[in-house]
Amino acid sequence: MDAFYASAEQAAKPSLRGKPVVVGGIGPRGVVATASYEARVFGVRSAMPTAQARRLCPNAAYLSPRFTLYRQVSEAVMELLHELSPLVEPLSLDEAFVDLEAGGVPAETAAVRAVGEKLRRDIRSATGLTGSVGLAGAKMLAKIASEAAKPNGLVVIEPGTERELLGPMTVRTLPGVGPATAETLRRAGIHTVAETAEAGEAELVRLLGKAHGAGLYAMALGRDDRPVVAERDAKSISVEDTFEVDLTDRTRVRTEVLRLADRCVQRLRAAGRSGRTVVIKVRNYDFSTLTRSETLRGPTDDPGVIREAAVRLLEAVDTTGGVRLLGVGVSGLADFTQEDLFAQLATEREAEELAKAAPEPAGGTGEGGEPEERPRRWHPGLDVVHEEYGAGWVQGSGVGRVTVRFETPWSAPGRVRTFAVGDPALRPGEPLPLVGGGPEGTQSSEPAILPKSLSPEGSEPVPGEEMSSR
DNA sequence: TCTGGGGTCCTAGGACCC
DNA sequence: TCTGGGGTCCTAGGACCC
Repeated sequence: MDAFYASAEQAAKPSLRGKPVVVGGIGPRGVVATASYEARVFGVRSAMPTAQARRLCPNAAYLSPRFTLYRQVSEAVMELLHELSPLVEPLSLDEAFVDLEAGGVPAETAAVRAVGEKLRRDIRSATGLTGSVGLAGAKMLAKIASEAAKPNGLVVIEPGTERELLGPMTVRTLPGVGPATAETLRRAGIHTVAETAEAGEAELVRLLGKAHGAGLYAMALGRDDRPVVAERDAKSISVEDTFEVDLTDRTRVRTEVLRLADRCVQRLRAAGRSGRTVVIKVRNYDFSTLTRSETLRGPTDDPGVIREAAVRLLEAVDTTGGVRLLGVGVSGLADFTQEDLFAQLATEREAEELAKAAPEPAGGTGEGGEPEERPRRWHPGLDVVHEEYGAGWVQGSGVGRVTVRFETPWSAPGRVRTFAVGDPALRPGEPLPLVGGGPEGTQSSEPAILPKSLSPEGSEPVPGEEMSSR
């Protein structure tokens, strides 16, 4: 979406249309979240202190964000994306990757462009806002294309033209290259994407470390085979506050940490999760920032436990001089609490006792029967079997849904489908033999639609959260 | 009136275990 | 007779993204 928050406010407030609008922190220490294109003319940018924006553009409308509105619009847009493909990976309220191949769109420029243009029209009529579309054979390239398409446009990167297109661009174009990486590269005489590729992988790894160096080298060559992964569960939940005036009173600091802990727990419970590691964050008067964390014996969503841990961590932090920001977070998220596990163990013990007391008559299926075999989590990579679609594996899961790719060691690369986590047609499966074909009847995976032109390096995308970082 | 809030991923050292 | 070689977990910090 183009200048999303600002555009949403302009759509909601006719008097602001065509005028500079700045959405962000309105207080003395606020920063700009989004500036409308009219405000950008004056040099106002995202992440700029609002005070500076006011100097550059005193006549703009300065508004606090209204996330309920943005979420509503976002949901409408995401719904349109899901009509295109089961594989939709939201990056934020206003941006998402869509795997059109998984949606059965033919991998031809004309067809893909038509889908993109129709999407833009649908977004316009559903929300009144404009969006931009980037189309390419890889996530990185699609993102660069959509950036180039803004505002209100569409750009296709034809397979084969990637290196020529990227070569002259600044390294900052590549996702993952921020100020620090760009400075490191600049000192090594590397400014453009072409120069990055010429530097070679070994040199980039030496400069930037293993993961970042190797990843950047691949990107510079236009190589990016990361799959689109939908339905990812959050890995941490945190809340933080910057105070208008630095806090110096130790008691006040303590009560603020308690309030933040409670807010964090509210979010945790709303998400139906619990966490095992509690972390506090302290930003001092001089902007120096530290974190302290503590891992509990088991996951919890108990406000008392998390409050106590947060305060315990605070005790060990020197706050003389003043505190600018405080934060409380929880990571190591689980779907169950320690208490749940105890309760579960207890009921399992009871069931065992019952079974011992009244053994099942031989051959009888019994009242309770066998409980349907359900995995506790649909872990990425897990083998599964679907009543209708046959054998496959979990490509990702979360938010009550699970995405499965239906293929076997001896089938062609397969298609992806999404189910509710409780779908009774889906069961855990056994690992299949890698050679020798399968028993009759398990080859129900659909043939793939994988045209050479859009297939990343001829290799099948690999699953899972672990694999998506390069 | 200089620098938000909510995330993700990576690195590195030490503890601990086999 | 200085010092193994993995692995995982925990903690802290940093870069980056929207």
